[in-house]
Amino acid sequence: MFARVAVNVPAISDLFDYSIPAELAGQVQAGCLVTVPFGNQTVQGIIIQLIDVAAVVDPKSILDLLDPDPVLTPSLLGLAIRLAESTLNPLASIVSLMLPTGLSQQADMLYSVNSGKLSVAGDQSPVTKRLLNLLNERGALRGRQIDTHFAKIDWRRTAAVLVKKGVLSSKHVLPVPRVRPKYLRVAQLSVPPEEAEAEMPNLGTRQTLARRQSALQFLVRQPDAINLSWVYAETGCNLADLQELEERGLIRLFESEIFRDPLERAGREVGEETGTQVLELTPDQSSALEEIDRAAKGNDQHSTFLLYGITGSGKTEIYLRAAEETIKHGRQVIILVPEIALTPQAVRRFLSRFPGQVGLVHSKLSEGERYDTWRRARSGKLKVIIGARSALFSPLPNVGLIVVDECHDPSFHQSEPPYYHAVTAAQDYAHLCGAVCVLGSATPTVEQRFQAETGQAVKLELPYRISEAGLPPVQVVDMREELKTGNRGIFSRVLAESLAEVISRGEQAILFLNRRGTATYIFCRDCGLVLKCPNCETPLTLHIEGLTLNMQPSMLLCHHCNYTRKIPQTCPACSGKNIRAYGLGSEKVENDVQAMFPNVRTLRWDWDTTRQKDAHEMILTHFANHQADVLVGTQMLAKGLDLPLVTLVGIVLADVGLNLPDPFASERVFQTLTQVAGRAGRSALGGKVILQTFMPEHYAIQFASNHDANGFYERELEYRKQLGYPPYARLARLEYRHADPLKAEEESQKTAAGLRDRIKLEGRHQTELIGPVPSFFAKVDGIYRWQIIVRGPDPVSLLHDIKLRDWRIEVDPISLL
DNA sequence: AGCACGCCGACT
DNA sequence: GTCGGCGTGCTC
Repeated sequence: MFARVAVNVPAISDLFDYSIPAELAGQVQAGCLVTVPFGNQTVQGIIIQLIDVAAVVDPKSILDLLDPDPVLTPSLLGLAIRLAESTLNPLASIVSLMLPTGLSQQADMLYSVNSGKLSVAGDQSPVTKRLLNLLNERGALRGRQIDTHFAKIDWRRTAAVLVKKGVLSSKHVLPVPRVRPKYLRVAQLSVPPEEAEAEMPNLGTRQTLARRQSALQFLVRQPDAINLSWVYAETGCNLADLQELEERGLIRLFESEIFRDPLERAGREVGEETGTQVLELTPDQSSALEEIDRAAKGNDQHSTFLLYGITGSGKTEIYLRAAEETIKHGRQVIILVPEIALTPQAVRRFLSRFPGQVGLVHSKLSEGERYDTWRRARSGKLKVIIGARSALFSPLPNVGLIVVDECHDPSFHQSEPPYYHAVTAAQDYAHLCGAVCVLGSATPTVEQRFQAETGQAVKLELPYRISEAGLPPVQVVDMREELKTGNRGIFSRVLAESLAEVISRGEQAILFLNRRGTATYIFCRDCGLVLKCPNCETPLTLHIEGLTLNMQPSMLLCHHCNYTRKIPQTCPACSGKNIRAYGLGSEKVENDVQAMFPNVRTLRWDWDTTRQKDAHEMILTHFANHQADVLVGTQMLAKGLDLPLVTLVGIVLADVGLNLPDPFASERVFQTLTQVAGRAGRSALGGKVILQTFMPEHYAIQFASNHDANGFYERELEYRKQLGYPPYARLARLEYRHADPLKAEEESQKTAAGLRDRIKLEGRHQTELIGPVPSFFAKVDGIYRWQIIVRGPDPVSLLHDIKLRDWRIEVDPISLL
């Protein structure tokens, strides 16, 4: 027997065969975490499968088994393999996503100073000096530890030189997992109570007798194993007394595993109100739930449902009932939510409906808590896991239901390697597990809707809000008209007046500004014209720095075809002279509100003000308690907040994010505007939305202001069809990063040429390249970025066996920026 | 990722 | 003539 192993070295996608030593025979199986020799290193690996014949003649042997139980269930292993193929990521990098941090470890190098050789280095470079100082102060350090002291400095090269000179020595090491089960010493009665009572008089001398008696009596009363420190506190005995009782065979002392559970307290708190609210289902809810339950019984070939319903239409109750049903059948449930929605308030209903059976996975857990939640999931003790995208990979033994709430949310896509999309992964996983997948949203993506329209998913609709009047009216304000009448401020007259009214009535307002893409596109403030590329209709973007060979500083660039031009003096459409780059941030909005209404209490909620921990909670609580009148914020405002006092939502500039060189830009804007507009009028007070724009005729703004998701979908789908974007074609985005702009451009051209040859050679007539062009974020931290988009029916099959060293490959990107 | 091998430019 | 740059290939 041999084992085929995926080694935990992220860049490696091949599998390697190892023999199984006699002492591990019978213990190792697929999904086990082991250590293996690899080159001169020792690395961790996951056994992918057991095989009879190895691919090489004399394979090396597995060194160690790190956990007696498999760390991946068979279903997760299957999912990992599938995802590695479909996302073009190395298998080991996908497996790493599935293991709790601290358990998986990568090989590292341990550096130490050879004290005798210090004098050798006469003229030392600054990096050498720092490195030697650090190692002298702290002793031997691992490469990753040294990394934290050298931000962005390439010390490894220096270190290698010093090793060669003999000043340093280096040694491969594999750190042991940082997380371990936590144990507590406990005591428990090991004989029948009568027998213990009978022994009471004979427990010791006068000094010890009383203590031992009371300890034993205490344990007679306690049927369960009990923490030693609890026994000490209750009875005044000590360890020696308990050991004596153990020696006499009356009690048992042992280690008991405890689980670090962040929910213990929260769970008890909300547990008080368990099951009190049994809500009556509306007819729509009932029929949706019926369909889901029917599929769960396995009589239905469909496993994905798109639960389409606006905020407040009762999606959560359906999740709860479906979960109940799933648990009843002995299976477990995964609920994925956007990271930002993982507040105690938001998950309260789950905690109270399934007390003691819910595991919460979020970014603020400690490693130990995360590890214990993971192990409780593995053991089947937890029935429901709620978390952000990575919670999908919890090792539940028998998943029966996967819910993705707000499935349109971009946070389900991991935007750094290994790139993957948790929604499509959830569908794959559900399929592998024979589970039901429910995707819920009021604004599903075009592709998710398309799935439902074409029969790959079943659409379930919840068309009405349960408790209130309909959606708030949206008033569109044309900012070009404001400008014509001499108002150069960022607030239209209508918005300013409405703000004043709301404040005077003692109600609250939200001002929203989508910050993405500020100060990059160029437009005419007189007529709203956005400067576009004459070749491909992509909006041009302004770059202070020249980015390509034939480009000077402060020119406009097309990120689709590399067309460049200078900024025109006058507008080509209306000859106006007010051609400007965009530049407007949430700080500016807040300042202007304060200038206009000096006594108004404002609160800003954006990336800058939420960097401290718990900032989200604090800002929201503050605002919900009416300690502020106006909340100014970005994207985050779009999430499902319930703020009854808010009667006015002002969208300061709806166009932001619309004119970007990205086929998904309109969709993102439509979703965000729709979500933000839904924040107003969530109570009997009613409310309205004022939407300011320079391009009121744009379809995304038109449909959002009419709450017309169907209309938007039809229009957007038509646009995608005409231009050949998903769902009518698939994309892969290749990105190359280099500190040298010339090198970046050359490598991109070379790779693109190679790909074009290949496309021609394989006769892929429907496959084409877009680019190479500088990425939208063309220079970040001094590193230049170039990209190539592959568009065609099946870009994965084109790319899967091409070696693209140093390229990042993103299959099915959700943005081309 | 690390390491070895191998091929061209600037130095003692 | 070597030292050393990094491009390419391999690790069971």
